[in-house]
Amino acid sequence: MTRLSLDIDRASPVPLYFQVAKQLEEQITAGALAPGTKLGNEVQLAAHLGLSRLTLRRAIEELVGKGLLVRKRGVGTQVVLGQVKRPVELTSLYDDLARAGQQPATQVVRRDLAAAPEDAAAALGIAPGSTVLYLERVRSAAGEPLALMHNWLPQRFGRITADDLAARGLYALLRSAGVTIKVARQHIGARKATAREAALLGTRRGAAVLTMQRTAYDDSGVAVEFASHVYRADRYSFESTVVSH
Amino acid sequence: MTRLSLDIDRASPVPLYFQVAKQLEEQITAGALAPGTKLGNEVQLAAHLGLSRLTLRRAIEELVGKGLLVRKRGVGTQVVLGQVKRPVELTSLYDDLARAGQQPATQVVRRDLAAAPEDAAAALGIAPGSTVLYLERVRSAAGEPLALMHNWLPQRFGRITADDLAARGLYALLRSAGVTIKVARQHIGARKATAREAALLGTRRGAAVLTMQRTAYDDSGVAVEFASHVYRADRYSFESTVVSH
DNA sequence: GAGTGGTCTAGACCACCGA
DNA sequence: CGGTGGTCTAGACCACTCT
Repeated sequence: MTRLSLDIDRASPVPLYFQVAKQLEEQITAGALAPGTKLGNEVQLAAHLGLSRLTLRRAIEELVGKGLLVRKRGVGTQVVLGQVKRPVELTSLYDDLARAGQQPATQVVRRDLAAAPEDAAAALGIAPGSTVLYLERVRSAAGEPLALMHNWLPQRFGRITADDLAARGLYALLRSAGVTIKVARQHIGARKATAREAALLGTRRGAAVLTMQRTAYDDSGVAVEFASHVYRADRYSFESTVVSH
Repeated sequence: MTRLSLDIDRASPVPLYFQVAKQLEEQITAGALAPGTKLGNEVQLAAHLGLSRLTLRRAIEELVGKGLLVRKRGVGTQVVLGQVKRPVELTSLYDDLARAGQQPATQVVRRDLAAAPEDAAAALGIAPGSTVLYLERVRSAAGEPLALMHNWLPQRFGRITADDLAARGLYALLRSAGVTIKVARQHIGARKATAREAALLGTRRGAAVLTMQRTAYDDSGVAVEFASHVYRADRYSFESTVVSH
């Protein structure tokens, strides 16, 4: 068991549980809290930090949800054993690449106002054939094509231009437009690349590709985007942390 | 906004927040609470149900986490628009198939005590070459092969037999052995099937397959299993719901 | 300004675990 | 048995959104 030393600023607008969770996470990923380390019990720990037990618990829950801590009733809380990796969250490919220093680049192949195909219309909850913004983009990292991305968005986003998309990720543009994406449903599969996909992705026809379809909803529960993407399997894979309830 | 009618049993050992969450979820998936329906505000709703606001909030949070409800400060809580699907949780392929009425069957190809290869040893946090239980199984559904599964487990699980595995899923066996899996890290990719994989899966060499590697940890944070699976992409895909924090 | 969710507290009792 | 996390309460103040 270790003495935790955390820096809590009650004057900050950042919630206390978030301050605690962030610093704990940093200490775990930095190795200051080694795997297997037992945290003290919640009551004493909360008193030590000058927080209510519930606030401390909320911070711990955050990290349990990320798979960094493990709790067992009657026993205690400890740092999970095994190497720690960042779990994937709801982020855009652009952000992921930028964070990894991979210099993402986007080539806009198409940007049309077009009639929505059936699957996109169903996902967006609009009538098939309605006018939507259709995007086809190739995302490259470190100079090599990585993904071929197709997106359908409601017509109200029709002001997004090809230039916008070349400079920033779609999700960043949506955020600037005041859209907060809260929930997304994803479907991940695999198949072989078509000739056109292979040409755009710089690979061979018939190469294995990962496919992802995603419907994203904003904070009022309205579908904001339907996406159907194709990734080069030799250069990309999905990572996730799953926690049982 | 609707009048909620829930059945809360304070004598039950089931936590109140769980009772509320479960019944709310049922009403949403059953359509009794239509997409877009606004729930009343938390203070009144809690009073109406005879619960503290925090307990009600905890129930709501459960469903927000599953992507069934959406909250916005200053506005309210409502059922997410768009068709509702069950989000995927940490379940085994066997359970998923059984629930879908797909009659899962398992053929145990190999069951050995063998030396751990490097990647499995690293995932399990043991020395390479240590003795581990190695499993190779083919999972079929509705009479057709679906997945080729490789698992490596610490030697203490060496008492698991091929017969056990033919009758029940691996996770069910581990549960019976008192092991609770709490966290898993997964990696999903794609490639082409090798000749051997194609033969076992009843498909053609070079067919696209989905691959998943998973390391699972129990409630004390110890790695319990390392898995490397191959799925026929024409018969299987991964589905998930992602929620932003 | 009125109404909403977001955070926080101090205390309480319980269920489970290990010695 | 003592120690731990799991649940629950009644109240409070704040930040945000809409009109």
